Amino acid sequence: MTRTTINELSNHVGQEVQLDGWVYNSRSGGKLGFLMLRDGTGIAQCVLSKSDVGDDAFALFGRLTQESSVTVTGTVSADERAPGGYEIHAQSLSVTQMAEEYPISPKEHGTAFLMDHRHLWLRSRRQHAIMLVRHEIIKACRDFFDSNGFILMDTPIITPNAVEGTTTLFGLNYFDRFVYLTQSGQLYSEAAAAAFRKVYCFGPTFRAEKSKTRRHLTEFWMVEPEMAYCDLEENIHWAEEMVAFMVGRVLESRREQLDILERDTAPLEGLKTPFPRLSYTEAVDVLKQADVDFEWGGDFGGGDETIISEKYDQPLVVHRFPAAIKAFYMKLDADDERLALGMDILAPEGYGEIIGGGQREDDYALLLKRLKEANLPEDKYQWYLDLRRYGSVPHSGFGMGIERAVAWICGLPHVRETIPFPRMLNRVEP
RNA sequence: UCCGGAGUAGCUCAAUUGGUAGAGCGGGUGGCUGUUAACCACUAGGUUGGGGGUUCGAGUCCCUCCUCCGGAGCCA
Repeated sequence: MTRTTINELSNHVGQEVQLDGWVYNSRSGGKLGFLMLRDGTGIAQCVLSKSDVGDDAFALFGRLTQESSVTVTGTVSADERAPGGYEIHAQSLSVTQMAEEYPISPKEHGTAFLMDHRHLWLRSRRQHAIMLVRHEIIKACRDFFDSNGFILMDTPIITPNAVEGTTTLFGLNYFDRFVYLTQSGQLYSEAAAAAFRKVYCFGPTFRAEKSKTRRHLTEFWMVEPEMAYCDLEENIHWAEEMVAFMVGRVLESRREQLDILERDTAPLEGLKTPFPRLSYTEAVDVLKQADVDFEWGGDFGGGDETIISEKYDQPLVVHRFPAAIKAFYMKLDADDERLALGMDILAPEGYGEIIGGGQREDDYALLLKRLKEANLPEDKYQWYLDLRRYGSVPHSGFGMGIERAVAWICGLPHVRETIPFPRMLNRVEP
């Protein structure tokens, strides 16, 4: 008797095996029953014949409730009638725990109800597929940086610094000192880059914005590389290659999950680097040609981004924004001082901004001037200014929002399903 | 914060002009040896989001509060 899991069934045809898992669904005939068993690696059909398992086990099968935990033993066979192609002809059935009435029935539910039961919803086939794609995306990012000479340097979650003064931060009482939950690891990554040359951080970030849209969470995950001796061009190159690598990996390893999600993979398969590029000024012209009332100098809204990126079937790099609408640390364009050397990457198919980044200001005096203009407390940024006092070099980096990337690659309308336990304006539970 | 929409059975939704609150799923009982979100029969299940008002009569009309959803702003 081999104890195995559902994803391994094809290697055990003709053998007697033991499966442990949960009741996904069951159907019964008078003397024949079908138990859909979920074990975390997949779902398999177990066929129970009264004459094989005996009266007691068959009666037990009849009493099984959805999501009860059970152990089934039986012989594996290939059968076209079975979802997944393999099934178990059961010899025995035992129950670890008989579940109470399960709130999530096999029929449709609303998202509010499902979110209230997120801890259980994660067991469903669709959520399972999304989480596996998320896992693959995160793993691909790490593999990409690890294999390109980047060092993982974790950055603090509790911080006295606002990375961007304009955004709202979650405050925290830290032994009677007022501190924040981080909104980006970037400033610390800049210090790390001066120590290790190429680094990345991967962690949760927090934004106390009262955003109520399909693209916003108050707690989300970002991967943020930072490179010393790196200008805007090279920064864009790294971002493009990372996105291409990530998408390629998901297509290679998680096709089954994309199928479950009914994701049309053609747009993903067509991805090619380098991605098309548009300067901010060119993007404004695109908007004007589309009869959008937009003045040079303003920031793009979600609708503007959609209009701009709709013209391309590739991720779109938009670069060189007006410095006035960008963060204090962005380096100014030597060719046009109104511009900052920032870049965003907009995902195709209307998914909008997934990456934001740029070249950092490396001149001490200019950085200090910009810091003051942004009304940020100078004393809290002394350590950051030190980086420009001691061997300052051109350096750049970017951040990618994991949930937005997952939503795009899975083809989901909302980021709330892309993270196990979403935190939003009106949701901190479960 | 602003604009729009929605709250009816455990869940998803119906309910005509203001006139006896219903169905499917899920639960319970029984039936069925190849089911595919199985099917068939029977059955239990309701303070129609809260409060107030109009009316012979309110799920339906009016006022008010609450909650949620979608969008805007801001951003990854």
